[in-house]
Formats: sequence, C-alpha cells, structure tokens
Amino acid sequence: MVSMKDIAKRCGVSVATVSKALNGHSDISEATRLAVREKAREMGYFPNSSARALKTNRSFNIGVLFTDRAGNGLTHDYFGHVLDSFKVAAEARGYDLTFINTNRTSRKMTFLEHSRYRGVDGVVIANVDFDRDEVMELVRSDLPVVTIDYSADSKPSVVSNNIKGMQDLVSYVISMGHRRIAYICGGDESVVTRNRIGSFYRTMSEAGLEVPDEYVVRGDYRSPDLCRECTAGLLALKEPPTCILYPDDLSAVGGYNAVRERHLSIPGDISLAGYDGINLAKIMEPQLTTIEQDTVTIGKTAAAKLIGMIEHPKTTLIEKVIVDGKLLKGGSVGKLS
Amino acid sequence: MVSMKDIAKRCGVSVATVSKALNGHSDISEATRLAVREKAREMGYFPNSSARALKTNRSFNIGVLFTDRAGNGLTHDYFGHVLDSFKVAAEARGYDLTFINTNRTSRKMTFLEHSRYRGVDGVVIANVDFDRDEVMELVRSDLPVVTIDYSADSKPSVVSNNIKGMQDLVSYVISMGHRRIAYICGGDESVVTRNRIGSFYRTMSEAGLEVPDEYVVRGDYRSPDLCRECTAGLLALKEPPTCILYPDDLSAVGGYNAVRERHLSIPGDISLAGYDGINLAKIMEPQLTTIEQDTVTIGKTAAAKLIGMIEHPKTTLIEKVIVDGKLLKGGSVGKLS
DNA sequence: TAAAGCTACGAAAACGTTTAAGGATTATGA
DNA sequence: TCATAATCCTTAAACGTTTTCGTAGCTTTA
Repeated sequence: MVSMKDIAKRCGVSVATVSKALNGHSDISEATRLAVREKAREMGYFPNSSARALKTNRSFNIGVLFTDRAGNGLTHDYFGHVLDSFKVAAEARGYDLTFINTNRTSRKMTFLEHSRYRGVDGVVIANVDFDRDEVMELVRSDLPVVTIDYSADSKPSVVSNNIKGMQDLVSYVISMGHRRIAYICGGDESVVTRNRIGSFYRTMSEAGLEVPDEYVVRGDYRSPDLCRECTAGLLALKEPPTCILYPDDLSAVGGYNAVRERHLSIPGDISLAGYDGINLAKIMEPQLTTIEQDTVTIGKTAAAKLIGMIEHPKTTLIEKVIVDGKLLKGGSVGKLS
Repeated sequence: MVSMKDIAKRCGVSVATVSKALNGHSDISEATRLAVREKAREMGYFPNSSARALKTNRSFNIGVLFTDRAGNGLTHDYFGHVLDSFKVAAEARGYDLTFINTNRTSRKMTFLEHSRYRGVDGVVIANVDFDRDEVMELVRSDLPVVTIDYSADSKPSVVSNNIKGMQDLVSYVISMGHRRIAYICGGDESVVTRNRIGSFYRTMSEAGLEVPDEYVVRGDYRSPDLCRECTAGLLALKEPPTCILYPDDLSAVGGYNAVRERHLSIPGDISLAGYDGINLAKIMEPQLTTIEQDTVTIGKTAAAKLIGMIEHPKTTLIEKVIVDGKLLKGGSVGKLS
C-alpha cells in the first residue's frame, strides 16, 4: 500500500505537507498542492481509514442495528428497502455501513460496546425490540443515533405516519361502501401497532360505524399462516365483515389463500387490504389495496439526520420526522352498492 | 474510552504487559495475567479496532459486495438469506461485515481500492455482474475473496448446483406425466442461466422428449410482469405446454396471474414450477413446486472458506464447492394421466 | 562460585495519519 | 533599512495498539 510517506519522498516534501495538501489546508501553496495531488493520483494513493480513525476519532463508518425475529432484518422487504435508501444517502456523503447487531461473538459485547470497539460515528436503529436493555443503553448513550419507526426523547427519529396511513386506508374502504370492516392487527405492543389500532377505531367511529369486538383480532406481522387462520375465523362469523385489513402485505397473502380455499372471490365476495406497499402487493391478483410506505424518504431522511448529528451536533434538532405513506388502490377492495 | 494505558496505570505494570496479558502471551506470569484481565473487565475495556488494525494489518472486518440491478441486493430474497447465513457464521468467528459496493462517493474508488481503504481482511462477492472490470480487478487481486454462484480460477467459490437442481425438477415433472414442458429462462448470459438451460435440454432429451423451440423463451429473473407475458404467449400456442418452468419463484407469480386471468386452474389446466424456494413459494396457493436452494449452507460454507483463506492461506484450497438444492413438491404441478 | 539458562517484565519503535507549534524565506510598511 | 507580517513548509508529538529486544533477578549446573 502506498502511504503518505511514499508521496512525500517522491515530491520532496514532508509527510505533514502531503497531509495538508490532500486535506485542503490553507497553508500550502497552490503549486505544491497540485503536485502532491497529482502524484497521489498517479501512485494510486488512498488514505488508510484505520490510521485516520485512530487519530481523528472519526471513522466515516455508520453502525447498523437492524433485526427481526428471524435474525438480521436482511430478509425483511420493508426494512430492506429502508436500509437500501439509507445506504445510498450515507454513501453519497462518504460513509460506509457496518453491522453491529452481532448474533454471537466469542466475547460478548453489548451493542454500545460493539459500536465503540468499531469506532462508528453513529448508529441507525430499526425494527428491533426497543425494550431490550442493550438497545436502550445505545439509545441513551452519547453516540449519535437515529431510530426508525420508534421515538425516544433523547434522539431524533424518523417514523412512518401510521395514524394517517390507517386513516386514509379506512376512509377509502368506507368510501367504497363498506360498513363491516375487520382488522387483523400486529401481535406486539409496539407504537406502530398501537397507533394503527387507535387510528382504526377513531376513523370508524368518526364515520359513525360500530366495530364489533370480534372484528379486531390479534394476528402477527409477516405471518401469512396465522393470518390465514384469523381470516377463516372472520369468514365463519354469522355476520362476517365485507372487508378485512391485514398488518402487512405478506400477511394479506394468507388472507387471499383463506378466501380462495372457500371458493370465494376477491373482491366479489370479500375485500382485503394490506399495509407496506412492497413489490409483492403490486403483483398479486387482484392487486392489493395497501398503504405504500415511503421507504426512500424514510431512509434518506434518517441518513441526513444521523449525519447531521455527527457533523453538526449543535445545530441538529432532536426531532421526530413523520413521513406519510400513500394509498395504493388495487382491485382487492371492491365497491359495495 | 478506557485504553491499555489506563489499565497499565491501575495495575502498576507497563502497557506492553497489559497487551501481552490480554492476548495470552506466554511470557507473563499467571498472577499478572489474571490481575490485568480482571481490571480490564472491571473497567469495561475493549480494544480499539482501528489501532489494532493499523498495527497488525488485520481488521476482522469482511467486505460485502452484493448488488442487483435495483441496487444493493438487500431486497433480494435469495441473496438476502445467503448473506444472512454468511453473517451469522462470520460473526461467530469474530468478523464484522461492511459493505464495499459503494453506489457513488465523492472521490470514486474501485471496489478494490475501497477494500484496501477500509482494510478489510477479505471480501465476499455475490450476485454482481462479473464482467465488470472493477469486479474482476477485485477477483484477481491478492485479497482473500470468495465468490458465490460464480467461479473464477483464482479464488474459491460456492455455487448452487443448478445442473442437478434443474435435472431433479424436470425429472419430477416428467414423472408426473408431463411431456410438453416449457421453460421461461433468465435473460442474461450468466453461468447460472446457461447451466440451467443446458440441464433442461439434457434431462428432456435423456427422457426421449422433444423440446420445440417455441417452448424455451427468454424471460428475466425476478420479473413477474415479463413472465406473465411470456406465459400468455405460451398458453396461446396451438399446442400449449402442460407445464411451465420459471426462472425463479417471484417470476412464477406472474405465471399464476396469467393463468388466472384466463380462468384456468392450477394444476388442473396447467402446471407451474419455480426456482429458489423463497418464503413466498410456500405461501402461494397452490403451493409452488420449486427447487429450494440451501441458502444456509451456501452462506456458511462461503464464510468458512473466506475465513480459511484469511487465517490459513497456505492450507486453504482454491476449490469450487457445489451445494445441492432440494426439490420442494407443491400442488402447482399436477399428475397427468 | 561463576557461568549459563529461565522467567517475567519494560523500553521503545512502529503502523499511517493529523495537527500544534515553530522556523525560514519573502513581502510589506514606515 | 529594519521591524513586522505573511506565506509556506517542517519538526515532532500523538492516537492505541503490537512486538522486538533488552535486562534484572532468580535458579540451575558443574
């Protein structure tokens, strides 16, 4: 590897001059700056990130804490897209991404210890169990952190507007003539789940519609099988709903299956709607009505916030940014006369 | 951050002794070793990875080069699972993962330059365009590299057994009584595509079956829409196939849609089969017959190979490891009398 | 009792950077 | 003409490790 020392030798200047020339300090003449930069380019020089990090305490590396029940959140469509967008935005500003959600190492480090060990400049957290001590230790630390779809007082966050999303979806379904609307909701106690349930009830109530208790059942996220069962239960009611809402698009597939097993048609006999707007929703037949989350904006905004905290800690607000989703009208919700 | 210097001070020994005690060198007495380790634990010490990397040229960091046409391969179900498995295996051996497939940085680095800049110990490459100069530069470099689903002479690789997979699938379909089998294949010129096509023809031929030219059409990977069109074309033939194979499971969804649009039934009127065995395949109705790729083994093996190259360069073979998939019999392929 | 060999530790250099402080040369001003 | 200032560069220390080499003090051996 070619180092500054090599460039210095070839240019006949000191290492310090090379450093300053490359970093654009003002006490270097235009002539040497150009000469050094040219030689550096010619010799294929790139800085050693470890040395730089050691000296400056800046690694230009961002820690990623993404998990789901299955493991690392890498196989999760919605969060995969969010991460993707985050990555593009971060890289455009010179940051790389390193996973810090170690599954099991020899010596056990907490997430915070791992972050310090790797010297990351900041951490983005999404889709984890925020009740875990380890996670809260990180959130409460002095490290720049941004959380996605969860808000802590101490750190900025980017959250999807689940209240408005649910409201838009339910309003649309009502506008299509439905009165008996059921909701298979997520199985956890997260803010996301609570907000969606709350918004569901409120929107229904504001439209003057009753929601029988048996219309709101606990399903789970990304669980087509469980949601298939729940759907079967709803369809077996003596007064079944005319439309069923699911916690996410993947779960809605379970609904499609339950309906088809009974040789019913969508949306002729029953209407269904999902949430998230992943690719799958667009290729289902009939196309799934859903709320498309703006993963690009969420990821990009989170990256901007985190890098803001890193580079301008004084002027970056600890705020909660709310990103709206978009109603995607598919054929899965039919018009009731 | 607590450093070795702090521990040294508290223990009344030199920094060198602390380093050696923590790293288990033999020229340290049992007594001091224990004392140092205890203090380190007590003070919450963790090494500074930058300093260590700078000194030892070992970062315990692995570069990840995963892309797809859409971007970073993070939203790709099959490779997402492979990466997931790789990650678990690598972390168990103390390695972290950093992306090196930078989309666009201020100063443009090649993948190799980026790898050296970050000082990664090795790189895992999957699902990229291996014809790109940048990729081949990396593959041909002296850096430890392992490739997935592609083999270069100079580096070990882990590849899915597409030949056997296709053979198993086609044999099964034939055993179900099908004679007129069509194949919508991938749209690129990759080894994966070539091997599958070759295996398809060979298996058909060995069974004494003809394959009309119009039965093999160019689709594309993960493209339900294109594959829906191709399916429509096949169904419109004056002698349509009784079974259609797709390049992957997602694309098969396009097939399902095309069939349903025509009010035909699966597998009553037409049988379909996919490839990959992603979660989606298991929740489709009827369940999709497919070849389930062993993503866990692929990822785990790749990690073992790469770490082998890093830690024991002399004794690690530059070999091609072939991992078999598993036939998953769903209801989408029916029995023909 | 002296030479040799161990054992357990420390001093110091090195990895590749950044940066504060200082020094040499030239330009400016009275 | 001389002090002062500005410009451009160098020296050296530092970041937190690892590792080579040296050595003090002890034990063994003959």
